[in-house]
Amino acid sequence: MQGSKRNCVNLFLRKTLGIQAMYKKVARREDIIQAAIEIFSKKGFQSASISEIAKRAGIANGTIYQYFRNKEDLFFSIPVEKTNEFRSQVALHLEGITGVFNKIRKFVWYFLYFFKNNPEYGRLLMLELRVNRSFAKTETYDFLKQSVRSVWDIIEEGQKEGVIRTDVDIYILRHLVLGILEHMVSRWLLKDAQYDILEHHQQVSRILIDALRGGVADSGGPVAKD
Amino acid sequence: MQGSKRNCVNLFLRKTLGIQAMYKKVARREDIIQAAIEIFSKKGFQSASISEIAKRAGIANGTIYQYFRNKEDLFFSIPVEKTNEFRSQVALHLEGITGVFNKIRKFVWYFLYFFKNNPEYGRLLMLELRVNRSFAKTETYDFLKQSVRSVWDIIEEGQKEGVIRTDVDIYILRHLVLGILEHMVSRWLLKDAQYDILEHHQQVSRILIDALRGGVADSGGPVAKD
DNA sequence: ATCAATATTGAACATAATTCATTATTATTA
DNA sequence: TAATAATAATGAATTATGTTCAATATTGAT
Repeated sequence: MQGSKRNCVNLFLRKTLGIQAMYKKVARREDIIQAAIEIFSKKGFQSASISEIAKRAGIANGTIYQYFRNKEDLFFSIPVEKTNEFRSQVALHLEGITGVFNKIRKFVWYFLYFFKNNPEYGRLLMLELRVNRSFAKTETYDFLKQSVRSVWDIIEEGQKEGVIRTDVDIYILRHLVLGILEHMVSRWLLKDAQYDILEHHQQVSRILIDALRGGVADSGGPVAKD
Repeated sequence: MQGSKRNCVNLFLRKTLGIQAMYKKVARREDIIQAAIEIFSKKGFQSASISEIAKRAGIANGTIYQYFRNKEDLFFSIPVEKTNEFRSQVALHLEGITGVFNKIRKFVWYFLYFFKNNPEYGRLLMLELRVNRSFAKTETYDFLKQSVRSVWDIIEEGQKEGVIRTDVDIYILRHLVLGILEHMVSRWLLKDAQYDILEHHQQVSRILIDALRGGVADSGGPVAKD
């Protein structure tokens, strides 16, 4: 999906621009996004100024509008790259793990680990983009939602195996998992990331697993104890 | 705390203004806040303009700056009244309920009920204020945090009775409860409040109670089954 | 090397928050 | 009640910043 889209863009660029200009254009776009991440995460959307971003990127104000429709479009373009990283890393970390509860444990750990290591991006995503009504209507938002698709898949797998309860709507179970994780990360970022967000990851997994199991009797499937 | 502060303000006003002017000043302040709620919740902080708020309140732009330091100060002043309402209503609804799990059920229900009935305010609180770094440093934010103090109290009570697990940090348990509730409300608001947020309140309570109980054996305390 | 196509620039423009000198209103005093 | 003082409200002027666009610079094709 994303790959084919990029190919289209590349084809278009190759036809109209030379190959060097194409690379330059892509690189400049990335320069702008990098500058935007730095300024936006330090000051927030509202207080960050286009002038400052342009200065950081080493270009004139007007040039930004060659690459992005407006300040908001630039802001909304930030998560694409990081979402790809998160998504592929989750897949990698889940690779080879058997047992849905072990997968839950790993997902919980990686989610917290990722934001521990990307607090600036976390601020943009968790405190601004994730709750922005316009952003929720963009393609990037759909793409972002796909990045936590694995939670859904794991729960479904567990329900099929009979180790995760089916008396509760799967949407509610997903709200439970993402709710506690996003809440923890948001509060942590609002407290200026002063403490170790990863410290209690095992406790988080434990209560989530108890909630997901529910009244269902242990099926003796591939489940590891803490 | 809040009461004594208001008294100070009143005393100050009574000394410097006549009693009529005092009431007028308070009323006008409330007019502005009411106009601000309407405009901010429709357009969001960024897109709402002071002119529009002033117009709605039937006053000149400059007058707003007699009552509030700036646009942000006005925005941050909104939650005070509603927080009082939420807090007192929670207390009322919990009145007379015995058994910590019954209290959890009632809290979950009232939380969802409150935002179902206050979606405009919900947008301001959940999608803007709650994740605003400057707001997190205000007194109003501390006041707001106190409004969910009951969750902490209920969990503590349950732990003392031995019906809520003690192998998990109480902070994590609170993240669990507020996490799923705030997540549900936020997603619902981003979806333009199209479905009934209250529909699954029993399922939410059920998984939360399973998570809070954990491995702890039923103590036979005042606990009702679903 | 020349010309066409494209990219960059930054001053000018538009919008909106904030200020402040002026005007209107309200309270006090004789 | 009239005169005066104190306070509140006003809205035009100021300031700040996102956005546009005509002019300039750069790049690619012949």
